[in-house]
This record gives sequence, C-alpha cells and structure tokens, in this order.
Amino acid sequence: MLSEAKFAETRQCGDCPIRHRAVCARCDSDELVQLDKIKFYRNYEAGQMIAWAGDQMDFVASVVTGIATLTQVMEDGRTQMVGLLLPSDFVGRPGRETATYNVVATSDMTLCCFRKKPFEQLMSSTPHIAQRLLEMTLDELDAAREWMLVLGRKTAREKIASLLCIIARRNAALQMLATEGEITFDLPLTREAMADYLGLTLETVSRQVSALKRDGVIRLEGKRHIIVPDFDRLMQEAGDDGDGGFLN
Amino acid sequence: MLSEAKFAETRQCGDCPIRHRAVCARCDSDELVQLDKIKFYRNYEAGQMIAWAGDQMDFVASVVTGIATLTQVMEDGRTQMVGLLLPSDFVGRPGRETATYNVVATSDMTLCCFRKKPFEQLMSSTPHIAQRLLEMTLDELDAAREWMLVLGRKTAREKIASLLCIIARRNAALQMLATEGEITFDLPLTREAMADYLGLTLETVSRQVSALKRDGVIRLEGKRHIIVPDFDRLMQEAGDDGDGGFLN
DNA sequence: GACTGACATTGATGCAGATCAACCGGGGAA
DNA sequence: TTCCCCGGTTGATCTGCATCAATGTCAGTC
Repeated sequence: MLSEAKFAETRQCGDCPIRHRAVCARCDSDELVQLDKIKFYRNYEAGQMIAWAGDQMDFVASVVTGIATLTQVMEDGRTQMVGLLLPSDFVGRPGRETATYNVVATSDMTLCCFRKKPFEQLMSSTPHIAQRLLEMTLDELDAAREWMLVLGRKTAREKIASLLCIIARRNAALQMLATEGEITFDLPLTREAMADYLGLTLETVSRQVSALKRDGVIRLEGKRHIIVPDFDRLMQEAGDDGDGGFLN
Repeated sequence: MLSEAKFAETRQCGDCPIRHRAVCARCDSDELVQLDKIKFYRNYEAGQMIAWAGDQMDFVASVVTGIATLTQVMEDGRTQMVGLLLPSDFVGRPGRETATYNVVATSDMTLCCFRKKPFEQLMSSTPHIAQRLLEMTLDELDAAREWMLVLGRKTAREKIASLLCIIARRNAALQMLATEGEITFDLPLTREAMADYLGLTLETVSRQVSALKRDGVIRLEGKRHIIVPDFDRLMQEAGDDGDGGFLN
C-alpha cells in the first residue's frame, strides 16, 4: 500500500500505463507539461467511495489502475450500475459542478486527477484534449447504447454471457491480447455488482453463472477466475452472433 | 408536403428553429457561412428509413423538425430503441464511416445535413462546433444512463410514467413552457415504439397506459393526446421522487 | 356504406426471474 | 483453534410481464 502510494506520487507521464489511451493520449510534450502542472495522483482502497451523487466535485480524473463503478440508486434502494470505469477511462464531467452518480472504487485504485477549473481552461486552449474527450465520450455513448439492448431485451443467461464478453474484450484490449483460443481473466466484480450491472438479482447471477459452467461455456477457478475455452461460443450465448462488436 | 420541401430548401440559418440548441449553437456568423457551404436539407416521410446499421453514411445532420429513432435489432428480431432524436439533436458520428444503428423517421422530418468529410475538417478548425458537440454528447450520455436505470430496475408502470415524463419535459423545453399545473402533449410514438423504447411488449404498454388513465394519473384524448393534471404525481409514479432530473 | 389494414385494447395462460430462506466455505480476528 | 462474517450457492415458491389470441376503432379507399 505504501509502495503503491509512493509509486503514484513519483510517476511521470512518460512511463504512464494509460498514456496512449487516456484523455491525454493526443497531447504533445508541451501540452503534457501544462497538464502536469494541474495534476495530482490520488489512491483509493477497494470499497471506498470516490464521490456521492450530488456532491461537489472539484476535479476530473483518469483511471490509472484499478476499477470503479458508476451507480444510480433509487429512494427505495434499487440500484443500477451505469458505468464501469477501467484504466484509461475518464471520471467526471467538465462544465458540471456536482457528481451525477455514485462513484465507487471496486478494487484498490490510482486516479490521475486534474483540478477542474484549470482543466476546463486547458480544454479550451488545447484542442487535443477536447478532441480526445469527445472521442472517448462517443465511445462511451456507444457502450451505453449497447448496454441498453442488454438491459432491455436479453435474457438472464444472455446478460451474463454479454458481461463476460465485455470484460474479456476490455481485458484483452488493455493487455494487447488476442480474443482467440482459450481466454482467461479475473472477474473484477462481486455477484452483487454483476447483478447491479445487469438489472438482475444476485441469486439469478449465481444461477446463470453455474448454468454456463455446467454447459461447458466457461470454467471457474475459485469464484472469480474465469476460463473461456471458446470465445465464439460465449458470444453466441450472448446473442451477439456474428459480431455485435464494441470495444471501449 | 410540397410547401414543406420548399420551406426547407429556402431556409436560412437566421430563422432556423433550432439555431440556439443544435450543434451550430455556438457558431458566430462567419462560422455559419462556412457551415452553410456544406449543408443541405433533406426531407423524410413518416416511417422512412434514414439509415441502416452498417450502411455507409456520408453525412451527419441536425434534426430540424420531426422525430426519429435509433434502434438496435438482434438476429431473432428483438428490438431495442437506444435513442430518440428530437429537433436540435445530432445524427451520425464524425470519424465513423458507417451507421451503428438503424435510424428511422417516426414522423415527417427535415434534416439539416452536412457532408461528412468537410464537416470533420470544419470541426478541427472551428472549436465552437467541437465544443458544442462534446456538450451535446455528454448530455446524451447522461440521458442514456438515466435510461439504463429505467430499463434495468423499473417496473412496467414506472417505465411508462418515466417515458411520459421525458416526453413532457422535452416538449416543454422545446416550447419554453413550464412543467407545472396541467400539462398537455402528443405522444410521438406508437405503442410498439414505446415498447421498443422501454424493453416491454406492446400489450404491456397498452395495459399500463390504461392503468395510469384508470388511476387518474393521466387522461387521454384519442390514442395519442395526453393530459397530465398533476406532473408531480406523474414523476412519483415514475419513481423519480423529489427530482431525478435530466433534461437534454 | 362496406371493406381493408394499421394501430390499439383486453383477456387467459405460462414462465423467467424475483423473492424468501437455508446453507456453504474461506479468510481474518480474537 | 474457534468464531464469525462476507460472499456465494442452491432450493421452494411467488409474481410481473410475456405470450397467445380475440376483439375493437378509426381512417382511407373502392
């Protein structure tokens, strides 16, 4: 934990693992210098709240390492996850004072934070940042729309398979792996978080994971480690036959 | 119809009804001149396809009048609407060759189209356009996330009430009306389209509309004209107690 | 004025997933 | 070592919405 913190504080943009994917991806070295002036790293522990919906938020940030979720909660407690933030994803909205959703660290994380006001100024003077942010936002919008199909029209089994596909794909993209042959990854979410993502109950999630395992679509090592012997088969189960692709 | 077409062809930006809300909202008169060079109006009739998912699309556009929908369709025919395009909304994605979703004109419409290549060039030289597009995209993303809560966690009755709230609110925003006292509007969607939006069947939509009517939450004049005696009541039925607000 | 087809309503029945409840297993604290 | 708690699994039952089917309504048209 201490080494993690120290790591974060001494980090330079040059060796940043998300340098080529984050909001700063298009920046040249001059622009990075500008960004560097207003940035600071911040660490969160698994389970920690990063922001509450409605709270003042005086920074925006890029996820450097770890995973966070965006959730909406109704008065009676019904919860829907509306975003899954992986490394290189952007947190917060320029031009808005308060957080719109609950932001929760699902694993230990490091954020690369920018003070909001100066970031907004930088955005108007540095088109590369705004350009990249637009691109990322459009990708997120596509992902959200894909998710609307999952929530609105897919069966519980298809929902689980869809989620596994997405996690596998993002994982592959991040690690520059191919999505062919046998694929392996860790589930970054509890059954309850999966349920919140998919609009299901955790019992249904558990049952459908078991069913996919029973049917040989996946294998489990422990509760969280997933092995997918045939990714095409998994995609079929997700109802994304042929393709259906989205990346992000 | 003919008069509509003529209207469209002779229209000037100066008297355009979406001038202050569309992607061109921030442009000064010089920039409008630039845009004017690459723009053309196009009319569609109710029911007409504007684009098929996967098709080449060589323009982007603003909705001037009328309503369109974005839908995803699975191989087996299950359909989910993922966007409702009202006047001033933006159609298409800069930097992408092909349409991602089916775009269908729900009513007769007029689009203000821009040839894509020159529009993209204009975007990089004219920050006002990119800025406004980013803002609109962020708003759409918020709307999509609100919709994920509706799809994932709300009951059929709440879904219907939510949809009515959104249409009422957008309608009010467009016509600069207050959302207080008795509110009145036309449903721009068939029962089937409502079902596709809400992840329901059209029968369930019909039943729940009848139920809301029976319970005095709404009144109907014909099939499409809705009267809401008490908007707060409707919002409560939507589960957005207190507020829950999103505009867009 | 009867016919047609698109849209909508209403009823009867079935089922996927929610709900309620019991139990399991492993890791951390005392 | 024991306890306990958290995350997960599994079973029994219930229910909200889908499904299947019939009927209603209105606008357009012959």
